[in-house]
Amino acid sequence: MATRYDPAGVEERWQETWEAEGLYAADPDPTRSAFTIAHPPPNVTGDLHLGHALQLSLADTIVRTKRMQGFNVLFQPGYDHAGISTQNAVEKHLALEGKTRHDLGREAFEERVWEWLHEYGGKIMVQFRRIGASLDYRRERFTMDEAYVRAVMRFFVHLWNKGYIYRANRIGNWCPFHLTSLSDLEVAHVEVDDALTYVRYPLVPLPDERSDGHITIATVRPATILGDVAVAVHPDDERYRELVGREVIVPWVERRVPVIADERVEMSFGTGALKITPAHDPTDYEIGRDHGLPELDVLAPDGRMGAAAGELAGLTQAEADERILAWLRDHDQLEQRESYRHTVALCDRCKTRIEPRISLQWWCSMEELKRPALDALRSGKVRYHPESQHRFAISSLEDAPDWNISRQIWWGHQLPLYECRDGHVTVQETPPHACAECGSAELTRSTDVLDTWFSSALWPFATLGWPDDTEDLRTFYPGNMNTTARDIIRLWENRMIFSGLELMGEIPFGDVVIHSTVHAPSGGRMSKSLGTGVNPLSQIDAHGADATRYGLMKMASSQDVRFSEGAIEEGRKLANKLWNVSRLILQAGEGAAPAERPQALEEHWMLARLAQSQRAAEGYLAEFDFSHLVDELYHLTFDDFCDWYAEAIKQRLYDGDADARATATAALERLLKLLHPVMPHVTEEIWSYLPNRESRLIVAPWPAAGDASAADALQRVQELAQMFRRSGVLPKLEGEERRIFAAVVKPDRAPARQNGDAGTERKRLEQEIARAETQLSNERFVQNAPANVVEAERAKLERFRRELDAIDGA
RNA sequence: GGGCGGUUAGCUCAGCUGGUAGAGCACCUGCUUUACACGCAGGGGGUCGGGGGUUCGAGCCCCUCACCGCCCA
Repeated sequence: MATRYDPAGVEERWQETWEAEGLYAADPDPTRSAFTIAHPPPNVTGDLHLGHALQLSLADTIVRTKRMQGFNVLFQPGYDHAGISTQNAVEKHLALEGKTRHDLGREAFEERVWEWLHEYGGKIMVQFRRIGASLDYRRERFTMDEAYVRAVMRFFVHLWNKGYIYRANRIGNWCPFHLTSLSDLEVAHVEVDDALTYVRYPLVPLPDERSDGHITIATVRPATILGDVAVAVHPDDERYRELVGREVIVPWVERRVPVIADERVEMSFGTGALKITPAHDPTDYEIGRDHGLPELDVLAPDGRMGAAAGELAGLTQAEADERILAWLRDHDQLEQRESYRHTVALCDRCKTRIEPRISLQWWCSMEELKRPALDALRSGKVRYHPESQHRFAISSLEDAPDWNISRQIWWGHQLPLYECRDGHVTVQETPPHACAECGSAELTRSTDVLDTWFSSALWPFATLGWPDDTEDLRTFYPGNMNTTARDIIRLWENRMIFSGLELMGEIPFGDVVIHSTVHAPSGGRMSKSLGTGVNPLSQIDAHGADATRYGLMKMASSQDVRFSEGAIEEGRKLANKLWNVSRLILQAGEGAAPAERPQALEEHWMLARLAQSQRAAEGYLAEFDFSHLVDELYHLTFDDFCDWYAEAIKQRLYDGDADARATATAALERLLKLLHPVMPHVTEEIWSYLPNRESRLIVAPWPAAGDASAADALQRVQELAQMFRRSGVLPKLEGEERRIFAAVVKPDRAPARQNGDAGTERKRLEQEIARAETQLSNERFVQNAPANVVEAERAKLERFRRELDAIDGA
């Protein structure tokens, strides 16, 4: 064993060994309880990022603990086809050849995607292995697998037959590049510098009025003026109250539209008067629907001006803006322009500006679906952690709008929906030969594909063979826990819950762990394009997978945390410390077989501390409190195991004390077991050096907690050691305490006084005594404070007096 | 505009139902002590964002102000 622990090589060797020996594998086994985590499937084209690394670390820590505790553990891996993201990657690739997907046509394009995936996809599972995630890689699933596609089709048909799926024209996110509707998650918001244009809309004069009145509105999108169907003001706005009910003339198109009152208008924005363009703005759309206004779409799907824009048709919006601004100047209706900073929505993949656009889409009604899921959440059958996220999950589901499940892209699950010439719709899993209504054989399949989340909602059971009734399904469903980031709650977690209840009649998991978001060291969001991302693989290369896991868990505490390489370095030091104390025990102990035969005080104490720490660790795991878990293990190792226990027994190991040697090996075994779920590689490596190792640590039985009653047995020695180190005053100790003190503190070796001295220590103690006396002489404190607090204060006073006596007596 | 979270040592963060402010890193001092300098021991450093209140006692509870972040609109 080298004097330094070097994770390079060691970690990969164990990763390969564990997998090759089938220790990650899960198979149905009626004799053991199952424990299942269906890990969130990453994007098939993606690379490992810090969020994945964090999720894997948390889940794998739970999984490894459960495996040692004897559960039949399934940690399910796989990939998501990630519709638009994958399509975009391939389209970019095509663009290098000067082609678009339309040049290829749908079938050839899909072929191309598959080819591309064979070449570039699936890299991330290699990276998952690299962090030591003990997923059953044999069971890798893909949401585009034939079997999985069948599950998706079954789900759609099921919802259709229950009457939950319908078609409607509504406003939503639209990507003019990909020509599809998008979910909110596929949209990114960025701040941009724009211009706010103030435009006069002439009032249509009343019969007895001169014609010089107008209303000025402010807009960032002059081109959409063509789609205006009203001007709205707030009902409480004194400035415009008398104009409500009048009409104005929309510039350029010279259309007469009403002035309406609506509370959704912000009085403080611009002039307080808002032009209403229902086809191109979500708020306007709502207002328009409530006021029965027409929806005039003046844009084409590609974001250029559409047919309804007349002579401007075919122009870009920027070109149309210029034309309209010129017109407004000519007609003296351009009041002013000012710079304006605001957030706009971009397609997350291609960075094209999102258009709010009315389109005909397929929707899934949430009314019935969400009801059992809400019951499961409210009753705590499914519980989100931390508690605040549980409340958020409930309210998200309560407010969940109907789900837009259709996308106008080519890569994904094509809707099993067939239309005949007469417009009858036939829905079935496999292509029908004839229209179910009129028998026509001329059927056209919907060109839409399903929202990617529609298929991922089935992940916890479609990966186990559903809709078939499989042994896997009976064994591993329902699962136990799921872990993900906050923003995925509505898109994925809640959908898995209602889908599981709907199709399986049972929740997919009982616990959902929402982990913190790790921000860039600078405080902002991690982003590849901003260059603020931290690559977990380079952390693994620099510090090891164990250290990276440790560090990430240390950061997995509060809601949001800045990335700190120091936390990972701390993990690296812990690995090295563990390695070296193991060297001591193995070398000085000369390979003694482990057996708990505690004779000396420090041995009873150490075993009790291990038991106490184990209980604490089990508690933290049960609460999914990973940062306190790793903190506990760190201090157990450094402070108790190394600084006290190892120092105290060292000489007895050298002296060949058989009981000390056997007990030390046994204590080390316990420590390795507690640390293994967090730092699997270094612990397995050390384990392999222990005598008579016929089995692996990864499947070693988790120890029974044991008796923790002697966990405070060294308290007195530790206190006096601290006093000695500060004051140089040798405490009067007898027997075992004296021996331990001598072994750990080595008073004869170290210079008696390093910094502290008796004088300053006496002064400190006198101050403490004075403080405690003042506190205890305060009658209101003694009367009002709980008895145990007062008692503790008295005990402290006594201790300070004892220590002062010790110094004075020296 | 709505919701959530935050503001504690130079940095990154802990602080349970209110009971003398902690860790790791960084810094300073001393140690080649036969497991480890990725180490050991010690030390300096905080009016716990500002102000007010409740209490014998407030980092923790209440009110208020300021600033920061995230999600949604």
